[in-house]
Amino acid sequence: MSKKPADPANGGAPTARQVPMRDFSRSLPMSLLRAREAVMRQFRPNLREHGLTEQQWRILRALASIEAAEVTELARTAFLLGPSLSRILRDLEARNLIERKTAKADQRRSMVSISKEGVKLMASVAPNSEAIYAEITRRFGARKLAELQEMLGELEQSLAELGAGEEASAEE
Amino acid sequence: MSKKPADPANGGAPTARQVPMRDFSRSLPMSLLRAREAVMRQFRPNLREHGLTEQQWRILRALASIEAAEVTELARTAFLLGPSLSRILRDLEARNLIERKTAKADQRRSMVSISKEGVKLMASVAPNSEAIYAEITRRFGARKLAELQEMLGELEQSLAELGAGEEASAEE
DNA sequence: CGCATTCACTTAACATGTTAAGTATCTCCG
DNA sequence: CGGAGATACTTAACATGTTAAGTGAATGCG
Repeated sequence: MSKKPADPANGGAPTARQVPMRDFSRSLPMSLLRAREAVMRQFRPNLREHGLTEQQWRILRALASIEAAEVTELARTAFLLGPSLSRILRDLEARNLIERKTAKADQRRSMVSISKEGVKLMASVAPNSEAIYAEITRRFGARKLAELQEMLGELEQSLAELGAGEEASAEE
Repeated sequence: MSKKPADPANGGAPTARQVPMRDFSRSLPMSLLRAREAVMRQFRPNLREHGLTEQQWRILRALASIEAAEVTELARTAFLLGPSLSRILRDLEARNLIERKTAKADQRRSMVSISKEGVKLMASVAPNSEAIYAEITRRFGARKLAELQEMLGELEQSLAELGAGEEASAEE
């Protein structure tokens, strides 16, 4: 019952375990984070060569497929929070990659659309991006990839109903 | 061949598809991002109540299980980039949650370890965190969860060999 | 109509992600 | 021994994540 568990008699690899928890590296959040990083690592160089970040690219892709959208809708589609989107749209507009105009019926809303320049830029990025995606699919296997996406969707569903946390305790 | 594709004769639901790409919302990066967000949404409130961010919590957990580590090793374990870790360690040290001392053999390295206060804080966060994880496991299914983690690991493996991008073009 | 609410964003403030530089050490070879 | 190169971090700079507050415009109701 010594107070210093760092006793060398313990062995080579030190293992403290001062608080009981499941193995850190095998937690679901970490698995998801590492997997996503492994995937994005493949795409970032290509985007970077065209002066785009991952999020900017998400916005352009979203816009290219829906023609025009309100900011809130775009946030949902590109899976970005309002404040992030607000900043990015400001920058993309300054670079003339998107266009914005307030809706006539409701002055609060603004309709965002991709510009011709934006389309041109996308066209120069998309082929390489598609090629990378194809390579990933080839390596991992198309079948398995589909299965994985299916499971990820189910996971999302399982937790969607659980709401935004709080299970029976905190009420601020 | 009109120059304005926003022709109303197009129909109600606008679908531009100005650049050919696979469906945005079904891309692997998006699936992984959404799944991870769904999971983290469950944990954040609990961490927040204790004044911890997700990354700070990762560091404490990593330290609690390995007793002491160099910064680089810790970065690998907690899956954080050096600069992020550097900042966070500075803050955690100021809050007396961790301790740091330069290694005697190599002045460049510094050994980081969790403090008693850090252990105490972890002990107050861990139970709730474990309960949330258990609930997630229950909802999604322990079997499926294991399968998912297995696939995520395989995906990571598949791409690890692919290195950090570059396939036959850019060489800066 | 008048005004409290709600809505759709935008700003602000702080923390991290990401890449490039900077600093102090340490290694190693000549 | 001495200086070039490698190491282990740390800083810097810019972009996004995250929560809270602010702003202007619609809505609803008495």
